[in-house]
Amino acid sequence: MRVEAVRGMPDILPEETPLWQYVEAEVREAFAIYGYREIRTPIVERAELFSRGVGEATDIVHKEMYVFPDKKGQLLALRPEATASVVRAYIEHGLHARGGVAKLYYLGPMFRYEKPQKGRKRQFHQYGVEAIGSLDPALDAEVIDLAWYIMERLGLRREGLFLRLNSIGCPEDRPRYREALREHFVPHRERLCPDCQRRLEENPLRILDCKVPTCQEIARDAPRSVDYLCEGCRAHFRELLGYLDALGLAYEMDPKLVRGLDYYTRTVFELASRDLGAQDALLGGGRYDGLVEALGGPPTPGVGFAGGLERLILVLGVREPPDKCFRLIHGPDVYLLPVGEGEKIEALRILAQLRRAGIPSDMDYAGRSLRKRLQAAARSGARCALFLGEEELSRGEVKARDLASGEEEYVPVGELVDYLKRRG
RNA sequence: AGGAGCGUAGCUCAACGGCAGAGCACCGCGCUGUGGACGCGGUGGUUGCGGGUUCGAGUCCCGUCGCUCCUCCCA
Repeated sequence: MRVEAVRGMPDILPEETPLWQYVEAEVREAFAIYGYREIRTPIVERAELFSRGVGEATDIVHKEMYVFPDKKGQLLALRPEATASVVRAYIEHGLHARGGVAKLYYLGPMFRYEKPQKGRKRQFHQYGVEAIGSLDPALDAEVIDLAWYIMERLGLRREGLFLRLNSIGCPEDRPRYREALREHFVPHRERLCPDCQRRLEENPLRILDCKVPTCQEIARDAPRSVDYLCEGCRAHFRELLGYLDALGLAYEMDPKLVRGLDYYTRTVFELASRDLGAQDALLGGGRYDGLVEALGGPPTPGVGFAGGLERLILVLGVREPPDKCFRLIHGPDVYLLPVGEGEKIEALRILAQLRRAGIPSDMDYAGRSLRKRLQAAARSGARCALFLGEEELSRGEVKARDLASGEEEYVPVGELVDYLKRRG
């Protein structure tokens, strides 16, 4: 039996890669304009980075992480997300010692062991930013503004999107809020789903984003985290809202938004599409003021977001790919047609010469008939076909055919580059 | 993880339990060296895989793998 791709790890074929390259280029440019620089961290990390960073109790680490021992028995993991890796690198290379805020971005594959479905694969791709080293709510605003800017660049209408926003406070607020939630849910314990009965002990915050109707109903009038913020967190959130207003960025307060990762503090948000169904989140993020310290670095606040490329492309896919896409598809401009075997050497020589002059050119290697090759040349979108026949080559010429008009003329081999560039 | 549907040629899909087919694509010829049209011809299949029922299975049954969708979770 033939070997096939691993479940949930799809190939991205040449027909699709231009769209990917386009989206990636737009995202990179947006990041650069906002002053973020790329960091590339390994796809494999020690498993403990994620259990400590993301949280042992989270779904991502608990049941979705690819974990395996290497030959020395060290437990490694394919990264399920990148924030923990970026923070690890930040600490490991002393980026905090360089002063200011480290503004970093990344783009690459992540892995989660889940049942694959539309817009969610086991290997998927995320783009994201991390701004590490400042508690300023203006930085939260910048990160959210950047998220919106990316969508604008890609031509997504603002009306089709909305920002879900919440503040879940700091570790000092958490126990009080957690207790309040527990008090709210305990009387209803019997009616909660089994998952939520467990969450009630482990992390009652997670009950809030449970989708089971009964749980939702019970959660509807649950205490809101914003009512349990300390003065510092309250001020931070208030300032952020002021900045968002100033930037003209709309948001919807969502007291049930708690996010699935343990490291979040204060600001949490999701940018979601109104055109998508159940999986409507295009990107999500927030503040993680305790993460750097939890991973062994100096106490350092941070804020960031991550988005899924597949899902972005899905939302984009309903329209025609933009022109910028086609710039990345490099069909040949010039197609060489050696008439017989004897002209092959000269064809190869000319090809190499044209290519070194920066003229995209190609010829057929499939051994097809001349008619078929000319057909393929026309279909490839090339502007010009070059016939290399015994007769004209003996005069040091080739016959150039304009594939649009059908006009033909003889061109000395030595003048080919100039001729083609002039017509270019 | 649970539920539903679907796996036949590269692609889209036919075939009552009875000879595995069509369109598109691909290749060749018409045209020994010139176009996407047209005509003629051709290549292409372990019917996802493994069992079972049957004189006979693409079709029915069981298992398995994969895909799609839903639930859950999220990106």
